[in-house]
Amino acid sequence: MSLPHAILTALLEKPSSGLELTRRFDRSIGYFWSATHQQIYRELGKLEAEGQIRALASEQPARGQKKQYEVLPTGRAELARWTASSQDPKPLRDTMLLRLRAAAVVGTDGIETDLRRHLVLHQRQLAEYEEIEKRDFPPGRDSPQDRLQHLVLRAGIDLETFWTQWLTHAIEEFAELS
Amino acid sequence: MSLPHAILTALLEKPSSGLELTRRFDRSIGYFWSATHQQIYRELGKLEAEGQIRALASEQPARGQKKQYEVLPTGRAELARWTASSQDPKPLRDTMLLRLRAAAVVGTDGIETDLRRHLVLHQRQLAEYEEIEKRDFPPGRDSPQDRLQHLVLRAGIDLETFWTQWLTHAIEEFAELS
DNA sequence: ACGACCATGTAAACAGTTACATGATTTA
DNA sequence: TAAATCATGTAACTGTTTACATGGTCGT
Repeated sequence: MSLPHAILTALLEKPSSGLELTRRFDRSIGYFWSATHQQIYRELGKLEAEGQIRALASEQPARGQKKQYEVLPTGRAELARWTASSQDPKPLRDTMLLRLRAAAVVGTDGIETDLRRHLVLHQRQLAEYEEIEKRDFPPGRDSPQDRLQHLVLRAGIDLETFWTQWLTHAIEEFAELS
Repeated sequence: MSLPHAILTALLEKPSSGLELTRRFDRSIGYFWSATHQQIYRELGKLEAEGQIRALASEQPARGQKKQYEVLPTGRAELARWTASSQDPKPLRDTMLLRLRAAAVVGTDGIETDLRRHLVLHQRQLAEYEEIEKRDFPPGRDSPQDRLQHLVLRAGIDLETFWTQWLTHAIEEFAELS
């Protein structure tokens, strides 16, 4: 039940059409809650039917026409309720860790290549986050909004840092094993 | 497509019945790939139909009777293939980060309580992992199997360490904001 | 023999992914 | 005017979660 709330947040930050939302999910929001355009259109339809958002006037809803959506008071209230509600952390689900555990039983052939590939991907993501930090959070600016958003970005940076370190360590272990 | 492989791994480590598997998923495997008993029974049925596992003889398959499953050569081969195959890391999906981003727009009321609650849960999980490390990986033992499994446990420990640190930092920020 | 729990399962709802369809606008 | 791509959508499939059902075993 998080996709509608991700969309409400994005629309409150800035009213958008379906495609604009899709683009923004590819960039910022998607860094911790990804969604495809199909999911987004479906959810926009539901949210509109429920009266949480509405299409801005002046646009005819023909196919291939942009529709801009904005959040209604009901939607904002629902988002506030959800944000403040108590929710349990989801247990971790990670395929690479599962594969390593499997490798302990069926052998490590072939997995080292993918560890190296993942390392490169995580290093790339880390570099991207650090670029964003330099660009959007220069020292000095610290409105409450800035600090909250910076906190979220820090989580992304620290997570990618963890993965690069762990993968580096894992690859070293493999070098010693063989 | 990871649940069947998680089950194959668990069954290779030790042939088990559905309920035993469920218990083991609650403990070790579930730390990075959780599953409910419904998922497990359904998947066991599929894997048996595909000839990747079989019920050990000497058990009549009546309702309420334990059925022990073991992995067949086909299943082991499939697991080895999957383990070695190239797979992209799944993008992060984290509700707490999403909620913080929403809080930047609709206000932070109520979320701090849940940050503190999550901190306690992550500290508890971290303590559990460190207990397991002390018990199962004393210094000295280092067969290839041990090293791989220890590597996986290290990932769990480092991830929980990250969360406790990040949450602590987040709570400090909130203290300064208000 | 009754209640608690063990063990296996079914059904339905919900969420996410992949593949495809269709009209509108831009550009060569 | 044809091709590319923009923008919105549908359909089918896969995977996950939640709620419920059913028979067996064990302790009192």
